[in-house]
Amino acid sequence: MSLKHALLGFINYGPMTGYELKKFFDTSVAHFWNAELSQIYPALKQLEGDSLVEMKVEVQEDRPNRKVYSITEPGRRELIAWLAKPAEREQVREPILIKVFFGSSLSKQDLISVLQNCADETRTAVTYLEHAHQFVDKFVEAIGLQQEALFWQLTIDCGLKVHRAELEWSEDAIQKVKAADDSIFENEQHGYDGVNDVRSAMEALDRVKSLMPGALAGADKYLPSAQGKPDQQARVPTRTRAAAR
Amino acid sequence: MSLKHALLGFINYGPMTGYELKKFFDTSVAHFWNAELSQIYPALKQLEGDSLVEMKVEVQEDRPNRKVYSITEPGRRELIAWLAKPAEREQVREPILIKVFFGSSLSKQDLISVLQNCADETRTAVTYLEHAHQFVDKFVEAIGLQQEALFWQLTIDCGLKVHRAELEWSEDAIQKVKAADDSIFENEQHGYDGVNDVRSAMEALDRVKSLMPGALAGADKYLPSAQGKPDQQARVPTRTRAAAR
DNA sequence: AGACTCATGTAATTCGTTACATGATTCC
DNA sequence: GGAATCATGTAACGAATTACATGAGTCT
Repeated sequence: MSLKHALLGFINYGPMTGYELKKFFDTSVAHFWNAELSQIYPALKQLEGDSLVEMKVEVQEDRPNRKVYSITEPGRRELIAWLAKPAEREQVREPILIKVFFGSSLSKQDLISVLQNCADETRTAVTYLEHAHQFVDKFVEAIGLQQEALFWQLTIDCGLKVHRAELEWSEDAIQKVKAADDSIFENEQHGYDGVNDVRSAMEALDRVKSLMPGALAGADKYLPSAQGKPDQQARVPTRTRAAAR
Repeated sequence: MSLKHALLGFINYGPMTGYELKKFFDTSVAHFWNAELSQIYPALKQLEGDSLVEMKVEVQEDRPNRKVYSITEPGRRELIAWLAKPAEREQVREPILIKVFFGSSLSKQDLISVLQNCADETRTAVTYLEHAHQFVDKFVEAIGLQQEALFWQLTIDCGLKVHRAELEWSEDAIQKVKAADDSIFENEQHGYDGVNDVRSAMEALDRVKSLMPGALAGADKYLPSAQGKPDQQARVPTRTRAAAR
C-alpha cells in the first residue's frame, strides 16, 4: 500500500501531524498522489499500531491539541525496503478513452467537443506543472534542501512529459476526427437478436489471434490484471459455433 | 460511473452475456479499462434494474444457461448522453513517483534499479500496443467493421504516446540519477524533535506561494480533488510562528 | 457576518480486487 | 489426469471519496 509509505516518507523528513501531512501532500505530490484527511488519520493510527511511527500529544491552549508523529527505526527500515522494491503498476482507467472507443455512436461535433475539453484540461495541467518546476526551485532554496531538488523535479518532469504527450494526442485526435468521413458517425445500431453476430465476432477474434501468434503475448505482462496468469495459447475452436445457427 | 457505460457501449454493438463482455474487455479496452466478472455480473443486474438493458435466458443443455443482455431505448439514450458529456479525470496515482520523490533515502544503485524496472515494464507495454495496432487492423477487416477502426486505433494511439513519453522519462531519469553527486543519496535522517523544522518549512512554503502569485492557481482546476473549491489567496501569515520557539 | 484556519475524527458509500463455490465438457 | 472453457454468481476485503461532526480563533 503506497499511501502508508508516502506518509512514512514525509514523516522521515521530520515529525509532523496529520494536518501538516495533508498540506505537504497538497503542495508537493498532488500531481501524482492525493490523500484526504479522513484517509490520513486512520492510516496514521495503523502505522502507530505497527510501531512504524510514534505519537506524542502536544497540548495547546488556544487551538486543538496536536498529535505529532515521528518515525521509528523499524519504520525507517520499512520505508527504505519498500522504496527499493520494484514499483507496482496501477491499472490505467481513462474515461476519455471509453468515450473515444464508442465514438461512432456520437455525432462528429459531439466527439470533437469531448476531445476539445480533454485538450483544454490537459493544457491546464501542463501549465500547472511548468509553474511547479519554478516553485520547487524557489522552495528548496528557501529551506536549503537543494539535495532534494533532483528527486522532486524528476516527478514533475514525468508529469510534464506524460501530459504533453496526452495533449499532443488529443490535438491530433481532433484533426483525425475532423478529417474523417461523416458516414462513420451516429452509427445506427442494429436491433437484431445478435447471437450470431457477437459469436462470429468472437470467432474472428480467435482467428486473428492465431494469425498473430504471440502478438498479444505482452498483455499478461503489461496488464496488472493478467499478471501471473500463464501465457495462454490462442487457437481456432474445433467445434464451430456456426452449427448452432 | 464509467464501467456501466462501457458495458452499455458493448451491448449496443449487439446482445451479449456477461461472460462475453469480459472477453471483449480483455481483448479491446484492456489497455485503459479492466473489469472482473465479479464486477460485471452485479453491474448488469443494476443496469437491468434501471431498465437500461433487458435480459433473456437462453437455455442450453450441454452448458450452463446464458443470460443474454440487450440494450433498450432508454439505455441507448443514456449511453449517448454520457458519451457526449465531458470526461471525468481520474486522480493519478503513481507509486513509481513516490519512490523517486523520496529517492534521497535510497542508494544511487537502488534508485537506478527501480527506474530500470519501470523502464523495462513500460517498454513491454509499448511493444504490446504496437502489436495491438496491427491486431485491430486485421480484426476490423475480418468482421467488416472498418468504420470502427478510427475510434479503436485512436485509443491505442493515446496509450502509445503516453507510454513512450513515460519510457523516455524513465531513461532520462536514469541518466540524471547516474550523473548526480553521490552525496545526495542515502540521506541520514535527523532525529531531532522537528517541530521547528516542519513549521519553518511550512512558512517557507507560504512565502514562496506569495512570491509566485497565481503560480499554483492551476492546481484546483488540474487536480480532481480540488475541483470546485474557490481560488484561495496565498499569503504570509501575520502571526509569525517563530514566536512559539 | 461569513469564511477560513487549526485540528481532530467517524460513518456511509462506491469502486475494485481476490477468494470462494459449482459443475459439466472438452482439450492435451 | 489435469487444465481450460463455458457460465453463473457471492462474500470478504481494501482503497478512496463524500458527508457529517465539533469548536475556538482569526481574517476581511
